[in-house]
Amino acid sequence: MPEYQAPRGMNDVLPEDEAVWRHIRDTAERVARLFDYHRIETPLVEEVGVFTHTAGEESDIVAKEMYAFDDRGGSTLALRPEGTAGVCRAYIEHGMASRPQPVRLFYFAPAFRYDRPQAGRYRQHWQFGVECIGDGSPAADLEVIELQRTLYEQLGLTDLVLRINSIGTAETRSTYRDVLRVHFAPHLETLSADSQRRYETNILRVLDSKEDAAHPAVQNAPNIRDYLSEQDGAHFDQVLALLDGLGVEYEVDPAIVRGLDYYARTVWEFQPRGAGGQSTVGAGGRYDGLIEMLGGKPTPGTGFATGIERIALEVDRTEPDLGTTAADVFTIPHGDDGPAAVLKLARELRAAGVAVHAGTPGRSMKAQLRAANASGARYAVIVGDDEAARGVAQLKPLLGSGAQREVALGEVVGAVEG
RNA sequence: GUGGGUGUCGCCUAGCGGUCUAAGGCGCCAGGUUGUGGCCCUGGAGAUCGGGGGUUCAAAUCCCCUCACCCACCCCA
Repeated sequence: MPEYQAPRGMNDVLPEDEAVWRHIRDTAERVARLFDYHRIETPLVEEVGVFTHTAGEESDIVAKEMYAFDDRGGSTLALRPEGTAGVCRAYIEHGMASRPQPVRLFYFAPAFRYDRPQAGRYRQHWQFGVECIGDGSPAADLEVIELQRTLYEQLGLTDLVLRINSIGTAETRSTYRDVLRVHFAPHLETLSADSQRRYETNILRVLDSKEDAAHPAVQNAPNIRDYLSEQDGAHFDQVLALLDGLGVEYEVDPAIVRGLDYYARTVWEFQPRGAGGQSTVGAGGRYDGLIEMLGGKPTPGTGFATGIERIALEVDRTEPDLGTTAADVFTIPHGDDGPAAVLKLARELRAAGVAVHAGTPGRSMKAQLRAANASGARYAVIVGDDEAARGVAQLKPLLGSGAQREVALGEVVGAVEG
């Protein structure tokens, strides 16, 4: 075993994986452009308050999963555990409130969470996310959901189910939590240990308990929809109506409650049909209070983030052949004078936009041709002493059954392109 | 963070107390005469069996600890 390994829960993306990653990244950026979203890159680290004040001190990603540290100047920084807070910080810092609203942004960046790794759950994982800031309407939620749905569709992930809910505002949730406490109090002793713990820490999650799913108190629990304010209820109804109008399938799922404080009103997840666990491919929600938490003026926002590794797991299954990259030309320098001539030829080819894989001098012709063949290049270009002296090259097609022919050095570019 | 499974050359796998000075396939390197590939043949390099400790006359094979991955929970991307 090597002395050093990648840190736990963090992975290398190797050249052979890169084809899938590039496909996902290119597709995501293309779809973002179709919706006129613009790329933003924020620092990998932020002052820790950016996350603690928005996600909430009690949230899992802050309380137990955040990589926080003091830098040499005494500032407490944190590796970003999610993308939204940093983007909103940038929105405020750069006065984006004075741009035409809403501001539409996307990012493709790594996030860090110190939790126990599993397939599809990593301490460093990559997210593609979009934020639509400055539009509080249900239409903005729909735009973001539609962007997300389009992305999955274009990636060939068709068997996903959209689960959606409304969790109201912070106030309605507070009220609802009180209602739940009163509701569950008499049943506390018959609930599982997990639920008893959640009763104290995050009572909304009692509703999501797998152990107690059949418990009468869970089944008869009050529905948060009954506690939404009139405006929140109307907002959610409009979101659902817009989804219906677009013909997007969804399930209203009261179990989706979101662990971050900044969420408000609409929240949703996309999951592979019939799967749970670490399989949520992407999730989003509205965060109307977030900008204010960061010291900005009250500004609505909505967005989603999707996990690249999790998409890659699905893409691997549905679309195994994404093609490999190969150079156009594989050079075979031979003899004493071949290498110098080949170097010059390679420069001309590259200047013309032809990708050249440089062969290794000093190996036998057979070894070099085997390598050329294995590389997948379309042509081998052989230059030995004889060719160098006469100013020619042997141009050998590798893919078909075409015959090798001799070409003047100056005409190789044309021959290869033609 | 809790419980469980797995861990043998770069990759996949055999071996499961002595015959292992650890075997095979893929891949890699070199050859199959003199400068020519894709198939085939031959040879070579490459692993102290995740790491450490212990039991035993003897351990890849048993026990303990540890690390990593995987599964369930938790939580989510």
